[in-house]
Amino acid sequence: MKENNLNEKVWQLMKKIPRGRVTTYGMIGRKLRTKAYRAVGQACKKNPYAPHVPCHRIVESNGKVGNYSGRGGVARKIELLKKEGIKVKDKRVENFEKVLYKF
DNA sequence: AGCGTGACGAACT
DNA sequence: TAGTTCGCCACGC
Repeated sequence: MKENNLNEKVWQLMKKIPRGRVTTYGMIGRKLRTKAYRAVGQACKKNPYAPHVPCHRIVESNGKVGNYSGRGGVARKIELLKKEGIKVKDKRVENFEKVLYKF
């Protein structure tokens, strides 16, 4: 089922994010040639491909972890990232530039 | 069909 | 540096 919306594109893109890496809403938006960074966030929130799409690997462009609608909220997101080797301090990703996956 | 909200981002004050 | 405003797209009411 393909949708003409950004949703499907976003999901396909975030599936490519390797483990132990993160990306930003801005990166995805730029890759899709769109300024609707908000729509990217909406796609994550909606994401029907739940465990198939690692939306927890998406952070804000300023290095902040951002938000999370899953169980436990942002705290849960941080734990998942830490499990993958990404260190988060005070909702901020350490070595942000190094773990950032660029498209 | 229209308005308000939101897992954002860049610019402005 | 921090707080506010505008832009952009999808979704709920």
